[in-house]
Amino acid sequence: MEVNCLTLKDLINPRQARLDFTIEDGENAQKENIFVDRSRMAPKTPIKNEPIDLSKQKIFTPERNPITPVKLVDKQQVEPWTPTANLKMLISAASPDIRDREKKKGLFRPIENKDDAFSDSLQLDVGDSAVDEFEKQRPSRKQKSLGLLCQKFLARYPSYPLSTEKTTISLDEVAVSLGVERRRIYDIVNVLESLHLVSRVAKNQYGWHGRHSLPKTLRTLQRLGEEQKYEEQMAYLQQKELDLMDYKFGERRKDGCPDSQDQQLLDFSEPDYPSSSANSRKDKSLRIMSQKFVMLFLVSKTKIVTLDVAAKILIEESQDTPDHSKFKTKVRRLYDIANVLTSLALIKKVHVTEERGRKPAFKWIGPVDFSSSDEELVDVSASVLPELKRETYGKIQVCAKQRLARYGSFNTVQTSERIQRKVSSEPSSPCREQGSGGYSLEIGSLAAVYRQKIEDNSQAKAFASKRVVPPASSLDPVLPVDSDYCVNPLAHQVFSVAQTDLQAFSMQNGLNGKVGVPLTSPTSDMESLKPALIAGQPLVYVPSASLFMLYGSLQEGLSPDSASEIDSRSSEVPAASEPSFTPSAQKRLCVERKLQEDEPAAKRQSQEFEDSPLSLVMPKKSSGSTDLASPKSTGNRGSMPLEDAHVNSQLLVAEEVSGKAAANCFTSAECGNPSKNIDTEKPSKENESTKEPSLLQCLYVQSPAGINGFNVLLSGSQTPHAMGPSSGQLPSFSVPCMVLPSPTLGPFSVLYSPAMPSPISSAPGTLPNTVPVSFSLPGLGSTAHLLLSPAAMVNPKSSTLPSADPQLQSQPSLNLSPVMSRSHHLIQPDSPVYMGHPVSAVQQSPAPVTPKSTRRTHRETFFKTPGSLGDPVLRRRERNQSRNTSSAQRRLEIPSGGPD
DNA sequence: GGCTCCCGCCAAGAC
DNA sequence: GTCTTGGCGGGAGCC
Repeated sequence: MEVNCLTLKDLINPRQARLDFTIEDGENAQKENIFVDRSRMAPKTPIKNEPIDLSKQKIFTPERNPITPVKLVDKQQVEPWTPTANLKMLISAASPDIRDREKKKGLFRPIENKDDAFSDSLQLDVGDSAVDEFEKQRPSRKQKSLGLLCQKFLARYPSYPLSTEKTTISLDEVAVSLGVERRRIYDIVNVLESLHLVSRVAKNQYGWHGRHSLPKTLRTLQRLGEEQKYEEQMAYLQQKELDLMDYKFGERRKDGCPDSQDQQLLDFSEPDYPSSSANSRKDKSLRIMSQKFVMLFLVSKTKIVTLDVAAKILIEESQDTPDHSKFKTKVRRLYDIANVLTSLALIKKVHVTEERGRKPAFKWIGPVDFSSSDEELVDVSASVLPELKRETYGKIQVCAKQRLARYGSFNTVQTSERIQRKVSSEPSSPCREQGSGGYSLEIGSLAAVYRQKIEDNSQAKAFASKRVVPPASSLDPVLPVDSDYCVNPLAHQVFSVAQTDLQAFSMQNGLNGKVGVPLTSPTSDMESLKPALIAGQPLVYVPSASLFMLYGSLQEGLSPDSASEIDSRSSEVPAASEPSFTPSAQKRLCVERKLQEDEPAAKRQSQEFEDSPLSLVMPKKSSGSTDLASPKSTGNRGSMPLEDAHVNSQLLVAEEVSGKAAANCFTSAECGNPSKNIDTEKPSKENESTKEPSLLQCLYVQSPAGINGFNVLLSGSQTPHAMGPSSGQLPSFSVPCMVLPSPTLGPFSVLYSPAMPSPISSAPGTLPNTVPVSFSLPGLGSTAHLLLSPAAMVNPKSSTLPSADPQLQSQPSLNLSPVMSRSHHLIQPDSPVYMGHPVSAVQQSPAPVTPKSTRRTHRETFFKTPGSLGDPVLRRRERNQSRNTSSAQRRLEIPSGGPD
């Protein structure tokens, strides 16, 4: 009795607890949960326990012992432990190991609980009576639910971590801090991992990615779900109203569920999963189950999925015998998953009333329009092709270095270091020896500030709601990719935001990102630090050194080799390239993890760090960009079906990478692989050119002063002389657009260069590039005009590198395809902008003179200046962008070795 | 009484 | 062999 009293007391009052008893209590504590743990902590960590004691002692004075032994005793007597609890206690007492383990856990629990208001309230709000106190201290079932646990878990990490953040989750640590067994953490991380919110980096270690890639993941799952015809299956099951008892696996098939469909499911689940056995442990993993569960929601028109239907489908897929036991087990698991998804605010509990009564169900309340969500922009996701990255990375790095050497710095130190490392590791790089780098934190710091500001004002999804819902087709995985990828870390970190913002504006105006959308006036507020997006005015970026940025939608940045490799990879090793989007749904979903697992944790981590600055930003596509893009991008890249998300993703990535590379390389002809032949890429570009004008390659030169000082020289290859410094004065690049230092130019009119000789643009499909387009830039001043080069605008595809510079053209790294693919949909040939009509749109964003360029520009090439950006939306987008970037960065797995 | 789902055993899998 | 991971189902709590 005495012992029991002490034990209870120990649980309730840490201070009074004695170690001897504490050990024993520990067992109980663990089993009964957190509240018990605190008591354990008391002895060793008085400070931590303090709060607990105080709260518990609401009715007790500090001087007094929080809990009187008598009351405790009474309580125990009155409120005996449950059989389970008693058993646990006995076990604990009998097992030193268990005690130790429990004790250990208990030591850490206070840490978590201390800050956990919920927990505190639950555990600390003690009633007037000892009995009540005791009862209250015992967390209720709900309080211990996986959902709440998941919320606590999620609360530990930012939903949208900054790109610079690399959060590692230690399962042990989390379990201890949350006061639960690690087993519970597995349940959570498995579900989170299924959505790519986390990824396993090592044993007991997970990396936190946040929700950056969630839209993309959901989109993929939706696609996979559609491929698996889950909707049909659900409809079938619902129609049949098969209940648990009536469910007959074999009968279903006979009843009309097409064999092919079933087979498809089997195929889906078997080969693609890590385990070849459909019934293998992994095939039944919560992760996969979670993905399938989510798929059901995503493909469901009602967005409501009943557990029984979900369970049946899962059982069928797993090839398990559809007995009651299996069904029950599945339902349990689904509850587990549902709890986590609910914590993520993706679903909510509902009930579906059917003939046989009310059935538990969940309704999807998460994003539906993934393609238009902010996050989508952000995240290129982990599924970025490792190989591609390897290949292109080095090239990009080389170019980046060159650019850095020429222009000074605009990259963060981290990036610079990375670049240097990469470059140094790339012996064959022609650019390798050029430039060293004077890197500056200036921009990076600004970017960080911006991101932080945005972060503080987190409303990640607010923007999404403002967007125009793209066509269903837009869900196509192929999304426009920001070109900020690694070459210019700053660019991707900062510019991407601007791009996103512009896009957002465009979409808000129902233009779906087409050029010519009037931008909202820059709100010059405190956020003036960012580049202001002024309606009717060009977007201006102010590089730290008054430099330039380019932007371009160079197509086919990849060298033929690269392209071919990509294609081959897509077809040959899709999983490796993009786990999440492999043709096989299951495989797609699992590959990523598998790949990660295959790699040594250390290596993976190192890569992540290495890659962190590199991020593929997938600008959310503007309307339907994917659909249109798919054909184009895929056309010459490979036989992969457009629908194949995997392929598309790869292509996008490749394009993006190449595009960025191109952008960065424009300044140096030497960068890139001279052997590359632009012509090789023309075929694919031709189609694009016809549809999209695009590629706007614009360099922005801006004076620090801001937009007023904005000077843009387009068609650099053409006639820079007309507007300002000779081409020689400017960095030469094959891109039709040039950026001139504003100081040198002063207000000037941008003259449209009618016929920019574009060797590549000769493609049949290309739009006439002879139409000069003149844009006035009111925002810039009456004198300001943008002169567009037809070539640049017209033939994105062929325009790999309009530049006359052979070197540039040859550079494999110059690839504008990403832009093109996007711009497809975005810009129509008949578009006013495209046609070269004077467009107010142009005015809106100087950078993007052409529709394509406009998009591109805002997405990728914005330099943020401390003064320019004010719109909250922009800020938010920026933040999102940065998040995306970070997310993408994490996922990029680029071998330290660099490209071959 | 049925629904939920916590809990932890214990085996598969990884190292 | 040890440790990690997670499938699984008993059974308690909740409605």
